[in-house]
This record gives sequence, structure tokens and C-alpha cells, in this order.
Amino acid sequence: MHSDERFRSTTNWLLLGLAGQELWHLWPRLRREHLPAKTYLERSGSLSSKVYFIESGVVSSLETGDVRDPIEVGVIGREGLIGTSAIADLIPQRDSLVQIEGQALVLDCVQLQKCLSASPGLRSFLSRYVQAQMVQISLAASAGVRANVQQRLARKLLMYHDRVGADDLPLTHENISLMLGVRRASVTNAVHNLEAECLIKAQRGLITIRDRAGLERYCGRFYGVAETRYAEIMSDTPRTACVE
Amino acid sequence: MHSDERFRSTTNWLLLGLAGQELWHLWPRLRREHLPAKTYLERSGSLSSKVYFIESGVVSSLETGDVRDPIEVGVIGREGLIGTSAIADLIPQRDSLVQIEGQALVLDCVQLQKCLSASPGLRSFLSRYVQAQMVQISLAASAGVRANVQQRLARKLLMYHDRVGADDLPLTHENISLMLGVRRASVTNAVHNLEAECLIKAQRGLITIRDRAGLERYCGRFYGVAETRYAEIMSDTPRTACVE
DNA sequence: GAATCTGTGTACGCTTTCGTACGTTGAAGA
DNA sequence: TCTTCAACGTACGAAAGCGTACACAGATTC
Repeated sequence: MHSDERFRSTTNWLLLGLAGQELWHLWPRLRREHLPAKTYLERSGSLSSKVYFIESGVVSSLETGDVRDPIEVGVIGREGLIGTSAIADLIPQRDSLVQIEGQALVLDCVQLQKCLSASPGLRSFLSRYVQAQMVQISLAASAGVRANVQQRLARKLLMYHDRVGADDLPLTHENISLMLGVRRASVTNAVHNLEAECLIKAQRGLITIRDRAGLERYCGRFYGVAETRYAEIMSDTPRTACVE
Repeated sequence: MHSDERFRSTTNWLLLGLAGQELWHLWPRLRREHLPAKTYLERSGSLSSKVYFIESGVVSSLETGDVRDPIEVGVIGREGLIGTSAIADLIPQRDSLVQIEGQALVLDCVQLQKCLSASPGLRSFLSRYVQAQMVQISLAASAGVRANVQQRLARKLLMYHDRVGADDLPLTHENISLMLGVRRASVTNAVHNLEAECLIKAQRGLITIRDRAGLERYCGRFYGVAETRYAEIMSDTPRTACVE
């Protein structure tokens, strides 16, 4: 089973976190797929047939509201999956757009449903992930109202940094401005400010993280909570562990 | 079974939407409880032991982030329940504060878990409700970034109006300002503007809806989407119905 | 090498909202 | 009736961000 072991390696945290039994059901049905930048993995309101366990790259979850002016309410990478709506047997409620290319292990929705029925453990695990996503969206709402543009930029960069696992983030100001829901010029300005504090370095279409700790300090209370809660929620000590 | 029928009446939409079988499991374990204003039904990070199927009144879901300056990311009334985190066997991730008093049918979390295990239909039904909540939070994030104070006020009033089912909303400017994350003076101003357009009438601690359609128009794209999607999600035609 | 396009720098007046502060009024308690 | 207090009205300078516009530079295409 040596080659099998190699085959079964992944960088997706959810799959890594699954206990043997659940993974066994799932694994044979997964297919690896490349995720090119600027492609949609799902669109709000359109039936999607696949679920993506992200292994690398970054996908943003966009609230389109009434279609125009979408904003980024979530960021998903190797710690998560695209297609949570399929868990509840629903069509997607948000757009999922690949921001930074990568790859994913892909599962057919029908197969997912089968696995969920067969494995209560998987269902409860993914339910917890859904809650983790709610936390992220919720904190995005909070930051959107209370944080200024610089802080929101810093927050976004940190979230991307977490998921890319490298200091170079291929992002344009234009791109960022659309996600944050601000002017492109405001982003340029904010980037300059962060650069002036030596927290990042900006080149054409590329932002490099220079001082992560500094960025976190800059961001203050708007970064960290979601990450801590993700760890808590996805750790194998749910509710019952909190009871005395 | 005449008296039994009477006993089993409720105004909670979720319970009303449950098919007979699922409701039978649930009903004997429900106890009616009064929800006084300004009380917390659950707090982020603290173990909660109950789930509330709201029958009347309004509860707001607050993202506390790092504790100070909470903001309202969701509004729950007779169409929903408090305690979605318990479905995934997790502790609450947000605060739930009773804004307008009412009553609820209350279920113990342990009982809920039993019912969920016994009834897959219930589980899938409540999973869908969780998705509906995500939609609401997501749209709150969108509105928080893109809408101005007046629009956000209008949105909030409409959401409360939906849930109260009457035109009188007992809300103070102070109260609203905390939820929207703006100055109290900004709310006073926004209230005046809506009043000037004869959309509402404001008295001390009370806002009366005068022209709901007008409010919706004023609010534009920031109201309606969540409500439509709630209906879609909770209707008994999930995914499969969308496949040709 | 020229043309073109995408990404970035920058500026200016304008609007919204903020921070702060103080005055007024309605309602409830003494 | 008087007091007290929560709720509301209002004001003013400051700051953040917007809309718009135009110029420039690196990269790509022809």
C-alpha cells in the first residue's frame, strides 16, 4: 500500500482532519483538478455539480446581492472547501471566484450526498465547517462596517497570506478594490501607507508581505478572531468538551 | 385529539414548515417561554443549553468580534430559531439579544441532538435554515459596506417590520445606532430623513412604519434579496427540483 | 520598434460620516 | 410638584472616502 499512501496525500486541511473511516469513503471518489485564476467554481443561483476541497490557491466567496458590485465576504484556501450549500442539498448562494490559481480535490455532489448519508461523522464534521464559514462572513460584516480601508486591506492580505503559504501575493489594486468595495485609488493609497511602514512591498500586480507580525498589529482586532475560532471549531473537541 | 390540536399550534415558521413526522418527535419536548427584551439567549463562547424557536418578538444576532462594539449581523423572529450552532454540536459563535420582547418554544440541546439523530428530515431542514442565515449575514456584510446610513436604517426597519407583524417598532435611536455601528446622531438624522419622506413616523422610543412600499423603494437593492432567498431555501423544493 | 493595454500614481472638489458637545423634552419616580 | 434621567435635537470642525479625471509606466502584441 505504499503507492496508495502516496496517492492519498493532500494538503487540504479538512481531508487531513478527517478520521480514517470517513476518509476511506470519500477518497476513491475524489479527483484532482487545476483551478485557473479568474474562473468561477460556482455561481449564486446556478446549480453546481461539484464540491472542491482546496489544496492550494485562494478562492473568494462573493456576495453578489442584486448582481452588481459584488463584495468579498469570505476567503477560502487549503483550510476549506467550496460547495457548502451542497451539504444542505441547496444551490449555491454566493459566487466562488478563483483569485489565485491552485488545485483542488473535486467530488461530485451526488457522491457527496451518498457519503453524507453513509457517514454521520462526515456530516457533523462538515456542519462544523459551515459554522466556521459563518464566523468568517460575520467578521467580514463587522470589519466592513468598523474598519477603515487600510485595516481592511491588511486583513485581506493576512487572510491571503495564510492560504497561499508564501509571501508573494499576485494581486492588483483593481482586483483588491473590487473585493473590498472601495475605489481603486483608495487601494493604491492604502498600499502606499502599508509600504511606508515597511509591512509590505508592492510591485506591478504583486504584493509581498515583509512584516507579518506588523501587519497583524496594524490590523488590530480585525484579524485573528476568525482564525482562532476556525481552529476551535474544527478541532476534535466540540460542545461536549466544554461541559464541566 | 381536539385539545391536542390546539396545544400544537404555533406561529414559528420553521415548526409550521416541518412535516408531520418530524414535528411529532419534536413537539412533546418543546416548552413555551417568554423572552424579555434586553436579555441574551446565548453568548458567543459560552455554552448554551437551549434552542429557541421564536414565535414572536425580534432577536438580533450580534458579532462581537473582539468584544467591544458589537454589530448586528442578523435579525431573527418567527421565521427562525436561535441556536443554530447547537445543530453542529458547537458553542454559540455570536450573541443573541432580545430586541423586542416575545415568546419562543424552547428545546433542550440534548433533546435536539436526539431528535436530529432520529430524524434525518429534521436535520436536513435545519441545515437549510443555517444556509438561510448565512445568506442574511452575507447580505448584511454587503449592505454594511455599500449602503449609506439611511438605507441601512430602512433595511433594518423593514426586517423588524417583517418579524413584528405590526407597524409599531419599539426602538430607540441609541439602540439602532449600536446595531448599525454608527453614531446615535447619525441615526437621528436618518430617521428625520425617512420621516420627511413620510415613510415612517417617529416618537420617543417608537418608530411607526407608514409606507412600507416606499421604504422598500428607498432601500433599493439592499432589501428583498435575503427574504426571497429565505423563501426559496426553506420551500420544500431543494436542489433536485432545479435539475432539468 | 510601434502600438496597445493593463496597472499604477496623483489630484481636486465634494459628500458622508465622525467625534464631540451641549441643549431640550417627555416620562417616570420621589 | 419637583426631580431626575433617558431619549432626542442640533451644531461644527475634522476626517475618510468618493467620483472623476488624466498622466505615466511596464508588459504584450503586431
